[in-house]
Amino acid sequence: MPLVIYNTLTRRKEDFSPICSTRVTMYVCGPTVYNRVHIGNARPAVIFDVLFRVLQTLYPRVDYARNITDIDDKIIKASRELNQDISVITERYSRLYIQDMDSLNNLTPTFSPRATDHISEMLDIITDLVKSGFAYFSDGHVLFSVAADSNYGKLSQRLSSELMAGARIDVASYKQNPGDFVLWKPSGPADPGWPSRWGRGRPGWHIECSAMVKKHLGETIDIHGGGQDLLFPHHENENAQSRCIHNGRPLSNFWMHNGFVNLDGEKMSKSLGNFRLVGDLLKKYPGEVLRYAILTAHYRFEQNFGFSVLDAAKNSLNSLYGYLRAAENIKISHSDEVSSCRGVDALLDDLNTPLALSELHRIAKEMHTSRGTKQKRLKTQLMSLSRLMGLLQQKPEAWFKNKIENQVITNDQIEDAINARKEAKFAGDYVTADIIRKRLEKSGVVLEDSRKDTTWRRR
RNA sequence: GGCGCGGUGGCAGAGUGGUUAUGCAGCGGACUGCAACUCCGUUAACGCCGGUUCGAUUCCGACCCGCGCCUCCA
Repeated sequence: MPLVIYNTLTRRKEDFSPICSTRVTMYVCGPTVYNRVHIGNARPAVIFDVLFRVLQTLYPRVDYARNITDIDDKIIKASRELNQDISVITERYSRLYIQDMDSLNNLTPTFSPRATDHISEMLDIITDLVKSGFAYFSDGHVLFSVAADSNYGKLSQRLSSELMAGARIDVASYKQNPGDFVLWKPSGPADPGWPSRWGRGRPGWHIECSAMVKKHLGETIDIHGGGQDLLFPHHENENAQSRCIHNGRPLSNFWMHNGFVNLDGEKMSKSLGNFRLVGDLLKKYPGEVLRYAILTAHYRFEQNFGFSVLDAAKNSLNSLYGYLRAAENIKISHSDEVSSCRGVDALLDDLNTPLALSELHRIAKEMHTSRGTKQKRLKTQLMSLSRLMGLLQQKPEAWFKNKIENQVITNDQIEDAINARKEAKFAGDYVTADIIRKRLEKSGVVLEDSRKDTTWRRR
């Protein structure tokens, strides 16, 4: 079964085929680093990580770039408010972002380019655009001229003539057309800035991606991804800039957009203030739970994200790891080969992760009730499918016993309590034994008695 | 005003023109000193109204409701 991807450009599912059969290029818009990221920022990172993993099984080389925007007016604002140098802020939050993404089991992208490392590349593009008449200089700004680009609006299906209707566009006096957007803007003496032929200034929002895509991946790439909210204006503008300096060749053949994460039925966003930070959630839940929860919904649609979703995700993982724990001594040979099965096919069908997850459960359950070669085969299948999704990759023992930040009781304390209970049980003192178990349960520890001994897990 | 998405059982969430996933939660039973784990069984849904059809949750049309983009935003 071929990989099928829903392409925003054509509003259809299409068979995926890369420009070069041996190398796939993918670029995903990362965060602006001025504070901690919320779970909505984590969604594209997880989704495209799954795609990255899937592509790696299909093609010999996959170049995946996920950028970090480290120059932006919001960062400048944060720098003023905190009275800290801008680089201190961007360094801190880049590091935390990468840390958060790592704890969600995301693989490290091939490239993690930063905007400020690409100023000269941006200026080159701007120079090109001005030279070829797609951009103009006005009152210290360099602006892209929407009217000069006949294909403008195609990606987001918006006619530039209709942009006026909402009357929500910043109609600045230096713009020839309200839809024109800034490529380069002047910086005050206190603002960060770089010298240019248009004076000391800094880049507009969209130009960085055009520059980084071109430098690391090429003129036209295979897949460009990001959140739904980036479709317009960000991706439309990126695409316009790149197309215009490349004789009409597109920035990307496939455009993918993930839906939002909602909280109480409303879009989670920093401007609304209704967000859950990944870092905060990680104090209560293992990263794998966040990842599982993200994968329970299809990426194109919006997803509700409350604690009940996380609790359910955790219980589901408990069940899967429980099966794996029971099958721990079944040896399987690790192989990168991924054979076709319903779960893999689900992923190949525009990343139907909810369906793939249901397969995980089906396989795990069947594995549990099988024996011999069948069981071995099913475990192999389970492990390779889950690896494609970045799940179930730790030892069951670690899953059940590793402490997360908010848990206080130590493994030693648990073991001691279990020993005490064992003595009580041996003496027939079930009252004491039950008190100990209840006390442990209050600390989030569940005991499981078997014939031989007592094992435990954190709830 | 323009463009777009969605409404499925208690919750989450796939999918399909007829046999109605899956997970979590619930319920009944087995196992257990009691539990937990596991096993067996089980309840329960397709916003509303028309149309097409032998048959629609699935296709078509209208309607209602919710959400998003058009300004920074994953």
